[in-house]
Amino acid sequence: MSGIAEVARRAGVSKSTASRALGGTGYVSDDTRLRVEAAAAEIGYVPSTNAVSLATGKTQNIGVVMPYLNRWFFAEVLEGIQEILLERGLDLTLYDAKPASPGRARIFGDFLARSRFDGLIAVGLEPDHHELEQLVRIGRPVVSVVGSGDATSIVEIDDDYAARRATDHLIALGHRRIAFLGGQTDRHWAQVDRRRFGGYEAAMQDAGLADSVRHIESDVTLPGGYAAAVDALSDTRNRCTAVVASCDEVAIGAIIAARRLGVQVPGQLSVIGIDDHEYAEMFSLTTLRQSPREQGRVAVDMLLAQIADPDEPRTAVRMKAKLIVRSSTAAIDPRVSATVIDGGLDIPSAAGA
Amino acid sequence: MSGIAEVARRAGVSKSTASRALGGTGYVSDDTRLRVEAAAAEIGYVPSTNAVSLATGKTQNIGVVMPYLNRWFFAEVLEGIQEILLERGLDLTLYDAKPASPGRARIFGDFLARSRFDGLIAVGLEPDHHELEQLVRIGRPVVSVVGSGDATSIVEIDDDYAARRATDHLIALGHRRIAFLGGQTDRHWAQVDRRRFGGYEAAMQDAGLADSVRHIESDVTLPGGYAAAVDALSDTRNRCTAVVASCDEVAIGAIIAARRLGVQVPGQLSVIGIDDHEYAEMFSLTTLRQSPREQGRVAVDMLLAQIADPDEPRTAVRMKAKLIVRSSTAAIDPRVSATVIDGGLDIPSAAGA
DNA sequence: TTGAAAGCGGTACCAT
DNA sequence: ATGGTACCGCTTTCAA
Repeated sequence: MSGIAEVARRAGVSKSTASRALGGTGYVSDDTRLRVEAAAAEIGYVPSTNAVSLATGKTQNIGVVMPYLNRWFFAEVLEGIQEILLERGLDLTLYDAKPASPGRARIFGDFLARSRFDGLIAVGLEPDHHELEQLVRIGRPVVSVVGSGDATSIVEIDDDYAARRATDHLIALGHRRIAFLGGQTDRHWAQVDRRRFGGYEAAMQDAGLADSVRHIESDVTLPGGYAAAVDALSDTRNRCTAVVASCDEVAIGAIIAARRLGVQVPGQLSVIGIDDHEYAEMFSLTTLRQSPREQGRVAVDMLLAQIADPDEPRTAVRMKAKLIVRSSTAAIDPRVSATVIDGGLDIPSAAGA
Repeated sequence: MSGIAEVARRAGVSKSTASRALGGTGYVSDDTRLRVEAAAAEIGYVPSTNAVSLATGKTQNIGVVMPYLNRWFFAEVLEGIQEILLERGLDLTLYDAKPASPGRARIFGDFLARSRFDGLIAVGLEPDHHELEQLVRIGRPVVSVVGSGDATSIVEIDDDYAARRATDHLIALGHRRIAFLGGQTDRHWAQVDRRRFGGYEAAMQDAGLADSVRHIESDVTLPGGYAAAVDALSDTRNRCTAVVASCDEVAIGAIIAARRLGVQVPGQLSVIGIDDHEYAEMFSLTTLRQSPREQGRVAVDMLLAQIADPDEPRTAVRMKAKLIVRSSTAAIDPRVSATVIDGGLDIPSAAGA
């Protein structure tokens, strides 16, 4: 219709010259270039991506696979990815691969195989052996955002560090009975949550609190955290004084539960999360901040680098979450009025007063 | 590499025959078909989508444009769309067109123009004149999920009805001082919220409560609803007894605010939303249920029908939200113990007892 | 600096 | 029922 041939005809040149003029490759006299550009503008020429892809082998499109679209972390990563891709003029094809769904099998079997993209970003996918194999087999660069991270490049936060830091914060505030809230041991326990639980456990051990380690299971969602917390907090006798939540959604659920039950936060219960969710501020949630959006952006950069140079070695970017102290956590001993800042504990002179 | 030519060679037939055998079009002897299929399986043949698209003019891909990815409604719609597309073997290219962002202009200008899809679904896009024009110009079928709905096919709920129903519910419970919470008059006021406000206003008028009409402005988000409600509820003297929120996120924000301020819900304040958000249950929120997921699915069906037959007339599907009564709403007069069911008000015999 | 022609990997029409 | 061939729209040698 309004192909490059038409542009060439109008500019009075050959297809090849038009292609060069438009693509910026090869020699074209300034004069010709101008004429071609004018002609292109005139008819509103837009190259057919399919034809370009077919001819060049590049799709100008990248694929994104993730198991959830509606959770904060994933939506944020997706927006980060989209943002950069938009700048670069690249398309984004989305695959929603819910764990254990029939659709997931099709995605790995058919959709990824036809590989309509130059590279793939897998977000929190946690693929099993078979899936990972299929992922690798497509022969395109893959970057994972959160993952097991051996077979592909990866960007994520240091979960162990984040959970340790969170736990240490509570310990420094004098808490001993600290529970970890989130994840299910029996059913599918996401690796992220397991790693975070591991960090919590390690911190407890290091503080000589191995005996106090306690895992309160819950869905890793806001209502999940709420339900589990309602349960756990109802047991007044055996209640913990602080909770490390596997993520902010769970933490917020716990705070809402505490409020409902009349348990003061942070007076009677300290709650700390990991994320710095968009709701964190409104709940005054102390948390370890990560930026999924940033992770998405970084993932794109890494992917594009690998696409540009397939020999580029695989990389792993592991960011450190930063402690953001708000007021969902407080010292357990009311006599100690402690102000905690990132990196340590500050006991103002009030302690002596 | 492992193209159809290779398959043909191995099966000892011509490219055309191989194409027919694989594509299911035209005559092929069962015998040959089997041989071709075997050959294809042997080398793991996957047709190049680009080549197919170029040859057929069909991309097997549909585009989705939406302004937010991280809000409940949008994420749900997206999942609904994805679900059906997956079944049909179609790809989904996502465009995140935030209002008034530089990216948005590029999407409309460049991305949509190159039109790498057979059809487009625009979710809550509310395009301006210029954008709408660009949308139409691409010459592909477009279906809107929520929209102004004149230029394209559309699927949405009847916002006017939903808001009226919500307001009527409160009126039936004896409330008079009912405020509408959500949306900003001065800044960009989304058409959805405006329509809902209109429904509220109409219901108030019909009940002779025109003088009580009150719009509490807020961001249409959970923290937005929270902030606005904290403000509004602090004015103890001039407080309303019930709130119609423009959506569940706002409603939930209001409930959280009320709890924080010690205002009993529903004792001192009734709150009703529109959505039936995934958090609605945990907040016992009375609301008008809509299913964005379903809307996404329907949109795909409509779009595919239009792609199959471009002469298909434009359609508008307008669903009715259904009242789900939980316990965030109650009769204002404690003497009237009313049970409200969808479609009317039921006053159990308790009234006479 | 420009043009002709050969693909890229399929589909589909027209003979056979 | 099968094969030959033109063509989808663009890029890219290779010659001129």
